[in-house]
Amino acid sequence: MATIKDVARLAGVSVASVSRVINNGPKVSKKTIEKVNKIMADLSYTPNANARALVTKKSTTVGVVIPDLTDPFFASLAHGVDQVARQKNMQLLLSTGLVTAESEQQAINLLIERRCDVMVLHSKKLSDDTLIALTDKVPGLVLIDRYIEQIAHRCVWLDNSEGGKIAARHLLALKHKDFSCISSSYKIDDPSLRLQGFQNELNSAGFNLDQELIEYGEPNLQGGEIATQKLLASGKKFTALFVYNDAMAIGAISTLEDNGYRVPTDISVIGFDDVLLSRYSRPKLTTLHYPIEEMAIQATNLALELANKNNKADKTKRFKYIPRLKKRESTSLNDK
Amino acid sequence: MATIKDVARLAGVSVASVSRVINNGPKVSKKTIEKVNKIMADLSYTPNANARALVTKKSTTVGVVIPDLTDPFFASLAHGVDQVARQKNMQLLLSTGLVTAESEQQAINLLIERRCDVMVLHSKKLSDDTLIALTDKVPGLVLIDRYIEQIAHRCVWLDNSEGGKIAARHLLALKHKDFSCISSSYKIDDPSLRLQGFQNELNSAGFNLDQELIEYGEPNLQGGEIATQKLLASGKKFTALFVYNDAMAIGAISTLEDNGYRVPTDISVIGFDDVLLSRYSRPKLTTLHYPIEEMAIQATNLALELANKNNKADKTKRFKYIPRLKKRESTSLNDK
DNA sequence: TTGAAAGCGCTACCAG
DNA sequence: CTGGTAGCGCTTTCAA
Repeated sequence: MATIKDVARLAGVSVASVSRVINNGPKVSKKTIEKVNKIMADLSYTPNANARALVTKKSTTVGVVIPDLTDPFFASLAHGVDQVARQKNMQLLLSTGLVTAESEQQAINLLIERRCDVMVLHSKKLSDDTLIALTDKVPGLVLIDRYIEQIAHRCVWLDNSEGGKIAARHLLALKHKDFSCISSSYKIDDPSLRLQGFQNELNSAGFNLDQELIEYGEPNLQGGEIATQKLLASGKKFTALFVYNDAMAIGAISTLEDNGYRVPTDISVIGFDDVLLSRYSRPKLTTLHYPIEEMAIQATNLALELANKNNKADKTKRFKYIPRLKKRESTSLNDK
Repeated sequence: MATIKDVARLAGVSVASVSRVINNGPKVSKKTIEKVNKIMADLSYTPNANARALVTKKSTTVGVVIPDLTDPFFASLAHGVDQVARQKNMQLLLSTGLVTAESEQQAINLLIERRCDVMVLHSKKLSDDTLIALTDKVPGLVLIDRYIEQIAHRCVWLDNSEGGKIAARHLLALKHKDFSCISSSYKIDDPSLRLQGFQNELNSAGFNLDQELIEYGEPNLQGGEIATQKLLASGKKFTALFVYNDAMAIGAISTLEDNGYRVPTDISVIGFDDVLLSRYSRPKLTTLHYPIEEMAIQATNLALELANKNNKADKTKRFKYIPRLKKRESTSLNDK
């Protein structure tokens, strides 16, 4: 593969000049530009990004760390990052497979080896302290979907508790009185925050969420089905169901209908996330829109800004997002 | 950030020795290893992958070029590549946003700049010749979801026509006689191949596909809805519907039911791809399983092999995949 | 078993 | 406006 030296030699100029035309450097004669461009085309010369990164100490990649690409939620996140990366002519360096703190750390290390100075991290396992320490090594580090007080200006997160409240308010406005909830059994903060917000709002309105009408399961279709069966098995009456995420909600609806309940006529169901699925389900799912793509775009811009050392970041800025109610067809007025 | 020189100095050895312990090189004394390892840990030294790539001329990344991450089909593809990459301790370098031949070319160029020698390409716009020429520059180039005769040993593709045939056979076995089809309006080969296979099989069985019962649309939910309305508007009778992909099929089912037809009782619907969606829809979608993840894994392994120059690739090997019928709930016996 | 040194391809500085 | 050159961080001979 041709190098800058080859180009210089054939064009009869110095490598310095070639470098200038490659980078649109100042003070180059039109003649040189043309000559060099011609040779570069002839040789189909492509500059070596590694060599470049080595000397400039700038990588033109933005690193992304997420658990799994097949989850539509994370795909949207990656897509958001990708949009701004492409716009800046940078590329996505993707690290996945995060199950444990070790694998999260490993994924991050690979990015550091590449001297990736812009990174968007979705980390649920690494400790606050580890993440805070990482900040020294990676100037453009931004956390998404997580909040850490000491580095709050690097966090782009969603108010899960508020999401629970909004769901409760919606159901209350539809005159529901008998509530149930399906939560996730995963050991992260999100489920408990959502549930907490939901319960608090119900309580403020003078209602109570029966502990026997709270079930937990894997955050997927099947988890929703199983949890719903348990709910039904309790024999207790409920007309409104708040579910941890859309996949579980769709599983829940399916099980409810199999058992003779109509949604929303008999039971209203509300999900969380607003992934693609929710628009394809029947009835179309009422859910809380998690603006993950928008947040990813914000996070990437922030990371880019932070990585740019000239630009002293404003440490007082905050990036909290509030989920938005997406009213579709799976909830309705309780007119019993 | 600490460099190899820092480590060498503090450990009281030469950079060559440090390099040896980093790479588990031969002939290093235990004492040196320990000394160096300690210093590296103290400095939390991380080797610079760019410098490394520069001298070894090997990148430890695998490049992936796909149109869009939010499409679950491509997400699965990327996930497949990611699995083998991670297993080999390599990372995904992702290029997206492919709408035109130019943007596809651009995406590939970025990968070449990074001297990425292993790449999995999903290209629909670039010409055969362009792709064939690329082969010289990128030893580990593999095409997925495309077949080019001259570089057949680098192609991992699906027999779309056979998929159409299988769909037809399934519907015929269920005693259907009145067929219809929704295809994609996108200008790529896949839709016409699927349709062709479908028609051919019907013809062989002595049936005919009424040209007025073939509609085209955007390959998404809405496209399926609109196309179905047109089908219905024709006033012609049909009991079986073969749809280009799952998203369109779900849109079709929704429109059919809104118009008083039950699926599958009145009309059987069969999709294509078997994306996540199809398992979440009601009725669960009968579809043709496109083993894209498995194909992506195969493609990546092949690319890795091809990139490894020692290993002379076997140019006679072929990688054709056949879609598999996934019988679920949206098709049934036509007992009218 | 170790070290010195050349050089990967490029940018950036300094002279001219 | 142009060229010479040092050096980015690392691997890899070649000698010792």
